[in-house]
Amino acid sequence: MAERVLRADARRNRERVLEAARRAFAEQGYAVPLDEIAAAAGVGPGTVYRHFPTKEALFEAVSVANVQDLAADARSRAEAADPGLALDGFLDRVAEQALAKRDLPDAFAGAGADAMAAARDEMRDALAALLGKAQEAGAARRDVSVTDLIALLKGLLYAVRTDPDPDIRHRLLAVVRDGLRPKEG
Amino acid sequence: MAERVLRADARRNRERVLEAARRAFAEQGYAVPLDEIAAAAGVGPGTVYRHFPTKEALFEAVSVANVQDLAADARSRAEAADPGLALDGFLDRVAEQALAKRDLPDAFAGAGADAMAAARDEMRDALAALLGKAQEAGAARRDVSVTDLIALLKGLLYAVRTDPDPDIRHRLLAVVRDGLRPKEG
DNA sequence: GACGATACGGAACGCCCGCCCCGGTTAGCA
DNA sequence: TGCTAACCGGGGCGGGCGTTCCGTATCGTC
Repeated sequence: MAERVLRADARRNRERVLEAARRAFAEQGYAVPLDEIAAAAGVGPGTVYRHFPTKEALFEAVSVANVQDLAADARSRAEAADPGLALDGFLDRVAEQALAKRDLPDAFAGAGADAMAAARDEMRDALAALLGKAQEAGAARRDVSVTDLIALLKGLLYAVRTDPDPDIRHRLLAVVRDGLRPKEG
Repeated sequence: MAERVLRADARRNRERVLEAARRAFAEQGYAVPLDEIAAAAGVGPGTVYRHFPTKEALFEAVSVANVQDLAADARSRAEAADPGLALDGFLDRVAEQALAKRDLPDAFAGAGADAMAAARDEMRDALAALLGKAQEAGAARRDVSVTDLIALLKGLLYAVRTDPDPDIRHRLLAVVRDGLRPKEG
């Protein structure tokens, strides 16, 4: 891993491509043609391929960034005073993102390469902390695991994405939130 | 709408194509090549196009059938003695189907033609009955609508589909089920 | 300011897949 | 059993998209 130094224009273009891809994937999902991403970045398709060996690699780079963002958010919320509220807030944030990011569910599903696996682990850890504290505080039932929570998030993302009405979103969140509460007794 | 009478072999082939499409879409989603469906049906691609003007039309025919099946199930459960259990049972059934039917979420999402709209309405009515009875019986919170329930089902389908572990499925169901219960108070 | 290395752009290639067409076959009827 | 209309099969066309290639432009250095 020699980490060759990029020329200034190369680095700039790489950034533009990433930004354009982020936007394009978020709006249209993986189906967006690569040429369109290139055009949006003000760049030829060839340039995209210089920086990312394949379309999937580009998508993965974007996905990793998205998941990392979410993980960072979860991490910071885990510090909050009220773990129950923190968990709720995180759910809210996830649902909100779903509107803008058609690709997020796919990002979670990505079986792919090392970087993605690392991001997934990062996410798992952050969620484990968040969920664990909520459970200790009696704000979340103990029979759900981090894996369950991730599955729940994926479903939430998908549901919100296909039904963008904010009222529905709030009600879905309410159901999930209450479903995560411990049963009394 | 003259409803021309089909020759015996034509009717048989139509049925084969539908069955093959049902299976293929269920296993691989909409992305499955049409030639593959034709091959599975023991038929040439041309024959598929004689019966369905386009690939999307074929998919829609399959989706309508799926939604109708589900609606029929919901309708019959609405008659049950315990509305709460009936609703739970239906959720369970939906989650179970998700494993075998990758295309179901898309089916719900289908904005398309008349037949689909009709099937959707059928589904709405059936769910309205099921949910309404559960609410009257105090087994479901009153602040969720049929639309919310459908969104929930879509999410559930997606989540279960991408994480086929039966244990996770049961836990997700538990969360959703408990989330649908009325809050005590 | 000139030179080599690096990066760029976009035309072109090949593949996949939805869809059409036509020569051959089969069903239904008298 | 023979005739006609309906139907079948699969080869082939066309467009879209991922990917590659190479002549040209730009960067960074001496």
